[in-house]
Amino acid sequence: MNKRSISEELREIVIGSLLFLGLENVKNIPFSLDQPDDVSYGEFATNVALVVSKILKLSPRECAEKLVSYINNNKGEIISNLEIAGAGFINFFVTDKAKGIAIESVATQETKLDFLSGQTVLCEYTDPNPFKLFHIGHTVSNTVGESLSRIYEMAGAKVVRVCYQGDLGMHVATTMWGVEKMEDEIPKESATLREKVSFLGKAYAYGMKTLADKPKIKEEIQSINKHLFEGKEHEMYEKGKKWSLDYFKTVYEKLGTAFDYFIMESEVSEKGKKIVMENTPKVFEQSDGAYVYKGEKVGLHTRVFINGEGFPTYEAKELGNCERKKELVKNHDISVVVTAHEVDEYFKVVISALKEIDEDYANKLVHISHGMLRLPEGKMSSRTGNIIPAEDLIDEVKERIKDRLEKSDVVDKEKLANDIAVGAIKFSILRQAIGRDIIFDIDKSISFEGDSGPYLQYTHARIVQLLKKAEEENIKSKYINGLTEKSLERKLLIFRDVLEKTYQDMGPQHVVNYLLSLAHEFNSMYARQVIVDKNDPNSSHYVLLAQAVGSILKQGLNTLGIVAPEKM
RNA sequence: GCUCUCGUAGUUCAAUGGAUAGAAUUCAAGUUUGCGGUACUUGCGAUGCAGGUUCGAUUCCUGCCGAGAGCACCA
Repeated sequence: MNKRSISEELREIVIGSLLFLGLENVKNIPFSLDQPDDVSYGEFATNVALVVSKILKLSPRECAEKLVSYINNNKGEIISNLEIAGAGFINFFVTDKAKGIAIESVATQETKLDFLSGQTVLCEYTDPNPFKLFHIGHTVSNTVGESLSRIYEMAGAKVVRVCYQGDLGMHVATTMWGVEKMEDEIPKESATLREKVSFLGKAYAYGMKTLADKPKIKEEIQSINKHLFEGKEHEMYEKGKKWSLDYFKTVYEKLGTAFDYFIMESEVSEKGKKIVMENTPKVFEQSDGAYVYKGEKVGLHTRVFINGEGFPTYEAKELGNCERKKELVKNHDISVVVTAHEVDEYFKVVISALKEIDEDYANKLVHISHGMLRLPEGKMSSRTGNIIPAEDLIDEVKERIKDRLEKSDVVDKEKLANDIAVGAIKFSILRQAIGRDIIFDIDKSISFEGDSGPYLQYTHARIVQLLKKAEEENIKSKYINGLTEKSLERKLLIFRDVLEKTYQDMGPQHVVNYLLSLAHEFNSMYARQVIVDKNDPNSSHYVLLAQAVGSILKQGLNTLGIVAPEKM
């Protein structure tokens, strides 16, 4: 069985034609070979004639004619017909034989890439802060990071998932200050995790609000910070930290993420400070009692790494974090960090400083930032208390789909409801390009009409049930030449191409769009064509198509971190 | 003020420099004597403005207008 995709084989044929015309360095000629939107343009098309026309000093159409006359003699068993169209595009029509082989392959085998085989990728994401709520912004980071992790895995890498949690710093001290003031509201041990965690959130909000009104309490907070930073005993701190971390575990489980390592800020703080001290004055310099990095020398801005009180800031801790990662996962090849894009500028400074300290590791770093999740009214801010906890959102969505599951005979309805709710939320995050802000309208994101996670899940479940029925009726899947489900079949040929593009762009939205178009095509066929029919000899063909679509939906959803239920 | 990101149907989003700019939603009109109607079919509707590069620009460059984020001891 040939593992290459049809587009790869066509690409080779095109390169052959370029060599035939006497061109050099053909591997570096940037021509495209992809599937046109319009069915009448064939299964694949290339702009190669437009690209080389200047080199050959001929018009694009003349080039196309020369190339086509060569390719016509080298069609192999893959090309049935060729056309020159438009400005000089060459359209390829693929033989039934090649289509049959490709579709049977995608229906029965997993599609894997080998760009990164043998490599290890460390991926850090989610990064919620103990003592603060796990809100929908963390859900974005988690969704993006989990999807990127799976894309790296799909590309052949071994992925190590890491979560960095900020258990030290002014936000923690502010919370502890609030806790002290709200002493009589501290939940009992018998309270639920959510009650405990939301108390911490309230304490933080109270601390922030008071700080805004009476700036002089900052000294009190700083003293708490110092106390904690020095590792001194603090009962509520230990208690609260455990509450938070236990609570986070329940959220990760709902979201479908299993981290390999957790890194605490408290364990990288000293490391970071030490790195900064050791590299002063080589990399950092002292200024107003603080240790800073002068980013201006590389077109950035100055940032404080150790503040006047002697505490490492986010920037220094990040250096310690890198050090910790090197210890945890020896010799990893790529180190991915997923954050919100509001830290983009700081991160550039951190990377620039790291370059001067450990250039080798700095070059392995890939910073991918996602947009902020905004409510239609405006920015979501934990400081005003106007935040949506991730769990509230999941519960809200679950609540609204429960009615639909009433009639379902699925055994574990709770898990199914969770998978659908989380799928709906993840879908609404991954459908757009990573990096742009997400306008999160609750009503729209949980609507199951039209393009949505549940739509894809539903189509998958329906296919699984269809295939079950086909098996009961003993209908074997098989490609039959000459049947017309052209627009669906051609889409089945490009799954590998879509995955390649997804990896190259680190763009899960390509998978989303592809799965949607595939599901639309399938549902369209489903509406007009009986799939499983033991009296129809062509049924084998439709069952094969269903099998292929089902297989791709499952793999594609997996790449997005969305569960594909077999029954809904 | 400086830096970065971004302006696409009424709305929310797509589109390695390529062919007639795709979806969804809203609105209007339809589809079931059939394996799951969370479905399917049809229609209305968009590249902020002005230049430039190119055979070809939503995409690249310049200017303007508009939005968001960041700009020294918070993360």
